[in-house]
Amino acid sequence: MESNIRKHIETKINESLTNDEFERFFTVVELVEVKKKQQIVVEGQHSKLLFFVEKGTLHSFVTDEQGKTHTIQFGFEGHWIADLYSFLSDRPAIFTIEALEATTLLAIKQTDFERVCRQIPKFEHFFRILIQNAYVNSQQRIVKTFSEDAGNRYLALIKQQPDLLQRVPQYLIASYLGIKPESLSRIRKNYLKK
Amino acid sequence: MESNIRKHIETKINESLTNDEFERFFTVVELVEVKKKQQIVVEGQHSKLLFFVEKGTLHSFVTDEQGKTHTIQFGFEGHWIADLYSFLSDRPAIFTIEALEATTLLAIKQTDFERVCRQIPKFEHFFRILIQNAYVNSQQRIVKTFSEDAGNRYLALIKQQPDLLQRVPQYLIASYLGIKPESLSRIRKNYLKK
DNA sequence: CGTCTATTTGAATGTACTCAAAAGCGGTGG
DNA sequence: CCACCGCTTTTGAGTACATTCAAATAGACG
Repeated sequence: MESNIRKHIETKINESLTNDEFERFFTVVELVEVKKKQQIVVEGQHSKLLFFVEKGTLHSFVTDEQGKTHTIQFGFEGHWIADLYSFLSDRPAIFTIEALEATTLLAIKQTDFERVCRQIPKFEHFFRILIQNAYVNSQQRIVKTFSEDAGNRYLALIKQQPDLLQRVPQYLIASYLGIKPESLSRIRKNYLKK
Repeated sequence: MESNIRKHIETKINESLTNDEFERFFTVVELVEVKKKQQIVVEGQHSKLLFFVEKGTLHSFVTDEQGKTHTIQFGFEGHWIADLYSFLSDRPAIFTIEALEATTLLAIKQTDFERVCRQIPKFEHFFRILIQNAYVNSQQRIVKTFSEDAGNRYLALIKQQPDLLQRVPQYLIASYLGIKPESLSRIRKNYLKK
């Protein structure tokens, strides 16, 4: 089985891995196959796994006191996904991660990842970039939420990721944008008029 | 001049530093004094400094296309503040950091920080926890923005930080909550009735 | 085909916004 | 010490955007 994870890491850190470096990393990686609707992380339960999406789609979300769910992020091929809070601390996960279709993942245990980071500085570096990007994106999302109305946020989103609508149901996109499915439907209707 | 930065780091990593470890770190730290309204990081300009707030108050914000500013975070005594994006990458800062009053900071250059991290694993660990917490808080803020109305977000904020109103102007709190000053004023008026 | 789920549409409601003006507050200089 | 100025906060009236609740339509899958 051939993975494209090596290229992904090399692209992120902007340098190549030696075969030895990659092998040492790859031996601690485990292949995981999940079906649609299966949950790989469950809010409230500990999760010491970091996932790389080989193929398929997932989403992470929280459920609020009124039982409404809020999408935190989508995970597509070539993305990393985890509850980093639980992964990095020793606390229960703060959100749930669920497959939207049959999905193939590579899973890395936190202890193995720590070891690899210590042994191979490039992985430490890689991990920093991973969190850094996630953090910056998260801050940008807050700013966009405050500075743009839902219509503009939607346009920006499909501009940045035009295939999103083909890949995830519309009501999840609404949830990601922080609005109701009905509102997104109306936004799209108005948008088509122009 | 005595700093409380040592205690802060030890608390975060939940173990003590040896005198040697702390000394090695403290020698690369520089004391910075800024006046009210002075900017220590400017959006669009590179910034390779990480700041620890000894005394005083700052806020970080972005200015959108319509010229409106959006508060990203406040920095009080014992907080760390920086444009981590610019600090960790080699790109211009994505926001501005400005003192709200006369403020005393400790500044660490990125290169020194890297070196200290490499030499003293506890600092690497500390830094990870720092970003991790920032990232998790950022995600939680998104979820709260989507799941709670402005009134509840305000109540949660002053419950968590009751002295906030005494420390920063109300219009900045409004900006942090993602609403207009007029709206926060009305929210507070309604709140007093109950 | 029928069932289940997702999306669209409608009408009424609510929350926050805009624009405008008034009131409050704090600091400075006469 | 008080009057004035600039900035923050409050208040008012009208508006915009998104929500709620309900129902109709469309799509997907067995």
